[in-house]
Amino acid sequence: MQYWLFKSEPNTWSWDDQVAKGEAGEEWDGVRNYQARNHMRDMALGDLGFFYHSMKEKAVVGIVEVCKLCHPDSTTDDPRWECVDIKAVEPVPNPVTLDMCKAEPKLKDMVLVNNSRLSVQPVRKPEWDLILKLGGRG
DNA sequence: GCCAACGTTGGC
DNA sequence: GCCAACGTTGGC
Repeated sequence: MQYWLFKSEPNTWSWDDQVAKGEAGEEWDGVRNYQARNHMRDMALGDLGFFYHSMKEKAVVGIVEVCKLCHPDSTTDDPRWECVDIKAVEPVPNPVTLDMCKAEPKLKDMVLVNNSRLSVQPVRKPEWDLILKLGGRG
């Protein structure tokens, strides 16, 4: 079991949009970055991830689960780009903001804190647990 | 809205 | 294969 973080600009695809898809889930399409794609290739069914809103909100707002393994991205004919499908699991009661992560010494090595541009990131277990706790799910 | 950081592209 | 130019992302 591995943990991940999916970043989205809420005007493009928000947590509410994700929740609206329900159990069926939705492709995490549109990724055009090799690092992010490689992370998706590493994902297994049942892996969990944080759903992060970038830009205005800058906070972890929900928890998602990988429900379909990496497959070609249906939004392009370019065979280089692939993506997984994810479904919403549950919201994070108290969204964990980027500021909170930066203020927490234990999270100083988080990818989110150090490489804000990577849209799909791995999250270490201790980081996962701590953010769950900060978010009111610990 | 600005701009720094980063990744990708394309010319050489 | 290098590197300058460009486009995009996302924090501020």
